[in-house]
Formats: sequence, structure tokens, C-alpha cells
Amino acid sequence: MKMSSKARYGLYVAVELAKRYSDTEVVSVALLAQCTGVTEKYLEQIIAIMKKANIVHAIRGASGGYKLAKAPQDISVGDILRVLEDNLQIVDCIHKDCANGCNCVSRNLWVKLNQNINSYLDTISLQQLVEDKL
Amino acid sequence: MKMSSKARYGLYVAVELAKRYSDTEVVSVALLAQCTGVTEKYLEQIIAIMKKANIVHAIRGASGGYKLAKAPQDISVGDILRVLEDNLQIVDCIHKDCANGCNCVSRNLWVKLNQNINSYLDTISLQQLVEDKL
DNA sequence: AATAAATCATAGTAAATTAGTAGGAATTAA
DNA sequence: TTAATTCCTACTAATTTACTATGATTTATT
Repeated sequence: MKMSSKARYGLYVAVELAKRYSDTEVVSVALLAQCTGVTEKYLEQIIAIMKKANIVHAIRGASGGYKLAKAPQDISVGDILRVLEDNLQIVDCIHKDCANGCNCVSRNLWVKLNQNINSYLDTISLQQLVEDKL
Repeated sequence: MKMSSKARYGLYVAVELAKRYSDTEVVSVALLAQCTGVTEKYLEQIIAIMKKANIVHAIRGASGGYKLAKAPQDISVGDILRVLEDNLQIVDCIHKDCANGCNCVSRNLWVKLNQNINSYLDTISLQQLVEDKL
């Protein structure tokens, strides 16, 4: 039940982009790598997922880079972690039917726990996180 | 961010023991394996952890077996999952200090999320789970 | 037009973790 | 004495995670 480093790093990136949020400026992977201590190549892969999910926008070419697709107050931590962490599903059977001997009182527990986690993470915006107002 | 099968199976075992809770009777691994669909040998290892954590008691020898150490209403799901799932810590830095470039606004998030998960799971007793009253 | 700075795409690999399997010793009721 | 059971621990196979590596594509700048 560990958060993957992929999801952690993705959140770090989002935090750095939130700190530098502006309509005009973008931030390069090189800088993000420096801030987060993660290699550029690995961050590229992680950011690609976030881009596909429309959390960040990219500008290609020289002096290109990334920026948040929306304002930090309009992106929740849940939005970010869900795309990087298999929809935050703590067990696979949550969205499958598990006829194969699945203990269904337990399944109900997983469903509720997942709702709990998601709704908590959805209450926290990137803005809040950056301002450390949890 | 998946719950391990170790923790899931352990909870299944606890549920089965709760269903059969009695002062006198014990349940063998053979039966638990049958109910849960997990091999006896693997369950033995999982139950050993639960025994060490004083969640179950064992009676050795012929006609021996396992029973819950306390009544189902006095054991929370959190009690069980914490011993099987590395204290339910979703990131390692929660109880370490992370001088090494750790982004601390994120760390605060993990701490809060962990509290959230733990306090939810602590509100649910095995009894409630068995009665499907979540 | 050339160059350099950047993103984009994808294949491969090493490390770590998880999920078991296996064999047999110790204990105890019948 | 036997059979049923828990206990102990070493090993292994499978999966997942966490990267590394290579190079193509795009675009601002000179």
C-alpha cells in the first residue's frame, strides 16, 4: 500500500508548476528535474501521462516547456494522483465483478475506503498544498 | 497503492474467525484455506503475523486451531491491516526525516492522508464488517 | 539555413517487492 | 502410538516498479 514514486514525483512536478503558475511562462523539464532531484528522462515519462490527462500543457521546441492546464486552485491533488496511480484503486476487484470466491463484505470495505481516500484528496487543491494550508 | 494480498487474505481470515467466534471453539487452517481459497501454507505465514500481533490465539496439536484474541466488536479493521501492511504507511518518509530533497508540503499531505485512512479503518470493527454494516 | 534547446516516443533493463512453494520439526488429542 | 494440527524458516517464481537509453521531432534564435 505504498504510493509509487511515479505518483509522488508527478505531484512534486505539479507543485513546482503551481509555484510558477503564469499565463505566459513555461517551465522546462531540466528545471523540474533540478527542483525535484529526479532525472529528466524519468520526469518526461511522468509528465507525458499528466499531459495526456490534460493536467499540464506543453510548448514544444526551443524555449518550450510545461505549465499547468488550469489554475492551481482548480486542480485537486486527487486529480493528479488518480492519473498516476491506477485511479487510486487499492484493490483490483473494486471495478470488476469478483465471482471467484471474493469475500464481499471485504469488497464493500475496499469500496468505502477508496471513496474515503478520493474524497479527501479531492478537497485539497494544488493551491492549498503550495500554501501549506492543509 | 495496492493493498497486498497478504493484507487482504489476513482480513478474510479475520472475517471467517469473527463469523465463528466462540470462547471454546477454534478453527483450523485447513478450513480457513477452504473458505478463503488461499493455500494452507501461505495462510500459516499470514496468521503467524497476526498471532505475533496478538490478534489471534492459537491452540497447537490435534484438534487445535485459531481463534480471535478478542471479541469481533473489539477488533478494528485498522488493527488488522496495520500489522499486515507495514503500518499502512503510504510513503516511507512519514516516520523518517527526509532531509534529502523531500518536498515537505507533499510530506504533510501524506501524513494527513495516512491519518485519514487510519482513522477511517479504526471506526470499523470486525463485527460491523461481518454484519455488513458499513 | 543552421544550430541549439527543448518536447515526444518507445524499447529495454535492473532492482525490488510480492506472492507464494517446500520441507520438516514440534505439539497434543484420541 | 498415531494422526492432526500449529510452528519455523529457507527458497523461488512472478510481477511490478523504477528507471536508462536512443533517437526522432519541433521551434526559437542567430
